[in-house]
Amino acid sequence: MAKAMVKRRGRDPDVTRDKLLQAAFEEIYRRGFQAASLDTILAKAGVTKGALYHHFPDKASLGYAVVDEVVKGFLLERWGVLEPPSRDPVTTLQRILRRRAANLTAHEVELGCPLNNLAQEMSPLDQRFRRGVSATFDIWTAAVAKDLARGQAEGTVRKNVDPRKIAAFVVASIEGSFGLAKSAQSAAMLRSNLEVLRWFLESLRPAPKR
Amino acid sequence: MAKAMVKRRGRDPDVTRDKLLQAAFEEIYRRGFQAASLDTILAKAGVTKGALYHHFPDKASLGYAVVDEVVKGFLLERWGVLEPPSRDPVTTLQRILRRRAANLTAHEVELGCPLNNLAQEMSPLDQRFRRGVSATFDIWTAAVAKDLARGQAEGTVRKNVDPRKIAAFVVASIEGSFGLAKSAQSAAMLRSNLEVLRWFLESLRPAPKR
DNA sequence: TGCTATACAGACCGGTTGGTATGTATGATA
DNA sequence: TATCATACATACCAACCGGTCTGTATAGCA
Repeated sequence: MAKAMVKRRGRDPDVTRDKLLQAAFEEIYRRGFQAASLDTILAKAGVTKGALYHHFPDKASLGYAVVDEVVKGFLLERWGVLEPPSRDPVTTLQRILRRRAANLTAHEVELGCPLNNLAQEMSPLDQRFRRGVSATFDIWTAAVAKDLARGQAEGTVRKNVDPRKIAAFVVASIEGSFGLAKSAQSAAMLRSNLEVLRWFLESLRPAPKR
Repeated sequence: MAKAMVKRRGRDPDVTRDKLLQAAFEEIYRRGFQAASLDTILAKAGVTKGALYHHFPDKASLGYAVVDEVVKGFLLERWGVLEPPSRDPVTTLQRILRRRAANLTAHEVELGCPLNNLAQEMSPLDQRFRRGVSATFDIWTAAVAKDLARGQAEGTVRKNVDPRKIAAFVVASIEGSFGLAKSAQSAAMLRSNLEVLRWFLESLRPAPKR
């Protein structure tokens, strides 16, 4: 309550921290973590090295915070993990894929998925990075698997498939689609791949009774 | 012919070049291109900077050569792009996937697909890198698409699908599966994803006549 | 109104980077 | 055998890297 009234100018540590996280996210998103320059991040954030090393012990910790506090939310929000599902899971997933395909920006076709970028770059190099990234993927996958399992219980998803395996494959296909499209710099390819994935999802519906 | 008889020791430029390419490949595979240190590559190759800059004008050119002369062949050979297909394409693809799943090494689960690594890291940063990587993906995708089209002509693949779209999705799914497994450090997840992909391929067979 | 912890600013540092310049041993050719 | 391009080896460099250190303005508290 006392916090909301405060009107310090350029002296709020939370604001400074957020500016650092946001600037670091953008720089890491484009160049990767290792190639991300602290000086560039500081310039973009409009603060100095003193501020950075006041809030974070080192560069790696800044990266971990970017994963946990920026990329994670970014991803889960974009893929509808946070919103409660309606209807049957197949239709819900298809709708999310369609919405994402329709809302693609040139920026994200060029740069791909920030979580996947970090996964590929840092997984073999830094255990803590890997764990943070992997945990986020797990949340996403588990949410999809849970939906599919619910669909099986409600009779909207065929029962001879493993929800967790299907969910992992769906997430992998999405990330792979973004990755290939990023390499080809082609939004059309990305849309096409997501369309095939929607078609695959269709095959998860129960076989029509005969 | 004259070449085969030569027995210079440590003075064959082709051998030196190959050692540089191989050492660069390993270092780039693990650390990424940007973080790959020339000094480390030189130490691993057992040559000095003079040799490197005699064969390549700069670090980037070494990277391009690694893509064209090492990674490309590595990938196409591993995924059966070079060998002529037998039987129907669905069975052929399933067999390749099964073989790859059976022959996974801890090394490649840890480090993922070298081509995909470079794609994700370098695509937004270097056009020439992107083109080289993308061209290799295209060769792979085109080969799969051609097989599927042939299957359609021979009646082993259902005709209401676009071979190129399916092929792109298959490649994307494979790369995504490797990427997720790399993040999770889980060969089991990779095998599971490839298994789901094999199941997806099954749905490409023509519907049984009624 | 002093006092102290917080929240920075900015100069500075050793190490590493990709790249260059120079020197030299080798092998083919004339 | 003399010549000369090739194929390196090695010393060296400026730029940049992440990180540290010291100084200082501010804000809450006694």
